[in-house]
Amino acid sequence: MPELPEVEVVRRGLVDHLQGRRFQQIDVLNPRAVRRHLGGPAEFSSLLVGRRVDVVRRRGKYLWWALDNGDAVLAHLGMSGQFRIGALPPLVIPDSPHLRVRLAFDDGGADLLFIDQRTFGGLSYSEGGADLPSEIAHIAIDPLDPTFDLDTAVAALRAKKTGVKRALLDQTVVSGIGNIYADEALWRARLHYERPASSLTRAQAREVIVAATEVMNQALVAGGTSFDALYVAVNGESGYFDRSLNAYGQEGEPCPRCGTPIRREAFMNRSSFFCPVCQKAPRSSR
DNA sequence: CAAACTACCTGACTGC
DNA sequence: TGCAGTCAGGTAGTTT
Repeated sequence: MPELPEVEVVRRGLVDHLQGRRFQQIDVLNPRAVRRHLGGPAEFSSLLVGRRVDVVRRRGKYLWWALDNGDAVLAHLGMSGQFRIGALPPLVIPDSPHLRVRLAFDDGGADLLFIDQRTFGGLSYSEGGADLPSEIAHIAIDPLDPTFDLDTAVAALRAKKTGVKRALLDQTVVSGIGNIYADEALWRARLHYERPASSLTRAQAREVIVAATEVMNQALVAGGTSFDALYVAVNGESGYFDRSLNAYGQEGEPCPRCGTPIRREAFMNRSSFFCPVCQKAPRSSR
């Protein structure tokens, strides 16, 4: 599932393949892919034709393409969204059954394809959004942003009246963290997912955010985490960070620190993986 | 106002 | 073999 490192891998691919190019034709094959654009698919397409992409930016799991008129295209991969570079003619690759949007350019080069099996992702047009789309103004600065401030994030985390994992997944506290890196950060910081965020010492809150930052940086170096074909870079390649996971997806495997089998518990309609010895549950949850 | 809950989606997999 | 049920899970919108 694309979290911050995976989205950053995609962003870098788009920097190479999208920046400086001008749209000639946009085909929305499934209107759900642009459902967040209130004007509808036809308007979305017409707004893009003739526009040039100046720069590809990211905050948390959101991407946006700053256009030459000060507007932007805002994109989210959801759970299964992919941007792929189409084959150059005369090569022909079979269309994915999940192809949602095809973007063609005036330079005759390869198309950009938005492919999304579960259709939770999508594109929209953001007026005046080149610097930061107003639609994502509520999303916190992510730990890979040069302006990220650790003390601000620590204060925001400790101010939440909920469990530490819920708070880590809250994109208005720290952005970019999803279920995989939340579990990995909690394992590294030896914290149980139900530990109240407000009960963390400043040092503990700092430790778990630093752990999240480190694990996401390491995943980025590895090209991201891929369990299946649902997450791939723009060239179709998979990342290999899944080999480095200590907790997530490791139910029954020995904790790399103490050897106790990793446990899985239901949490927020998904799963939490943790070491029951290294990450003791708080009294309140027992 | 903040926290919690739910809808949105498809395909792989499990159990009967 | 088939079919119902489960799971994966990020975000916006709704409810508490």
